[in-house]
Amino acid sequence: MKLGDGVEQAIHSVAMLSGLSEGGVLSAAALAEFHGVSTSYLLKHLQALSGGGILHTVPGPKGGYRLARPAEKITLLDIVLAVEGPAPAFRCNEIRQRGPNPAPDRFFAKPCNISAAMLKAERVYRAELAKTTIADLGAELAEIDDGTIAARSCAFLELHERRTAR
Amino acid sequence: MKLGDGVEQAIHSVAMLSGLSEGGVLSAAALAEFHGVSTSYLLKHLQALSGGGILHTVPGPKGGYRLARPAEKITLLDIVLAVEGPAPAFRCNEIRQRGPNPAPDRFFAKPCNISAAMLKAERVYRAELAKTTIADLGAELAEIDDGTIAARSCAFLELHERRTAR
DNA sequence: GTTAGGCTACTCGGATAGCCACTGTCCGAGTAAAGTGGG
DNA sequence: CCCACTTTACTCGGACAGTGGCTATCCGAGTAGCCTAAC
Repeated sequence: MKLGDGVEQAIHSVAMLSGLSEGGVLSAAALAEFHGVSTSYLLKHLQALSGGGILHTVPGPKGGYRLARPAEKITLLDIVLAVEGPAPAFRCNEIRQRGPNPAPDRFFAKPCNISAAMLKAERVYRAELAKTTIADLGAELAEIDDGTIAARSCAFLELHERRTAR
Repeated sequence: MKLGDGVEQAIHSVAMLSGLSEGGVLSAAALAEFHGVSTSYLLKHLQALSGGGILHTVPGPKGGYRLARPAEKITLLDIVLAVEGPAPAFRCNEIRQRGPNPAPDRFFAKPCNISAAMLKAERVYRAELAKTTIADLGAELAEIDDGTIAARSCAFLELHERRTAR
């Protein structure tokens, strides 16, 4: 049970993108520099987010990424599913019917209890992730911030944010 | 996000072991044959379960494994943690302070909101797994069983179960 | 001066190597049971 | 006949290769802006 490191980068990137003004975009290079990670690798996950409908891509020079919908409508679950894929962590291989003397097929119409219990726990996990939006994280951070972090982010955004025609 | 295949094998093995009588043991070879998996590989996970205090090992000829405590006291979470390890799936690399212009350290005393949210979801996931015991799975299976599965398991157990002195 | 055309440079996108963990396997240490010889 | 020792064979335990996916990277497709030159 392990999540890729890209998930953290993706969440931080989306959180940063939620702070830019309407119509502004941020390049992958800027995001990577701010977070101190590889640009090419971050690009891979930004593409996944774009494919998942979370980010909107602006091509060409002065291009970059921006949120495809308001931060209130983007949950942690959306990001995790876009980056890690929608497949469940637990995969039932039906080993119960792989023995030398399997039971009749009629017992296997329903998935086994073990798989059901594991998948149920995973649904609870995803439901919990779906409760938290990017906007929630921003508001939460603003409460404990005396202005230093906000100032740092704003300075970075003003330095790298780009206004696009469309 | 992916769980190893060994988790499924481990859960099924523990469920099978919960069906044998007091003082009886089952060899890893028998468990592997019943489930149609590699004996050597299943041994790896049975060792993990033994190290986690879930199974009790009986060495020597006519040896094998048995539950270290009643099935009512063994949860799915215990098995998952024993096989996959106790480390959380989400690992915060603190990329927020890896940029070229990190904020003062005093903001990093508390873990970041993102990590907190992800770990909270994981706690919920684990809590859900902890609700289901092996005994629950057995009782649940008995409800939909007309006796065929129970007969098959009993036949296999009587064929391979071993009584030990201790 | 205006405008159309071409060019440049910068961006994202997909295809390509490298590395680590999971998968699968093997041989050795340990032990209970059976066999054997003596008392 | 009983007992203790030796042998045996079977079990688990930890150490050893193979493979798939995550990590990291590179080069190509596409486009907005800029420069140039003609009108």
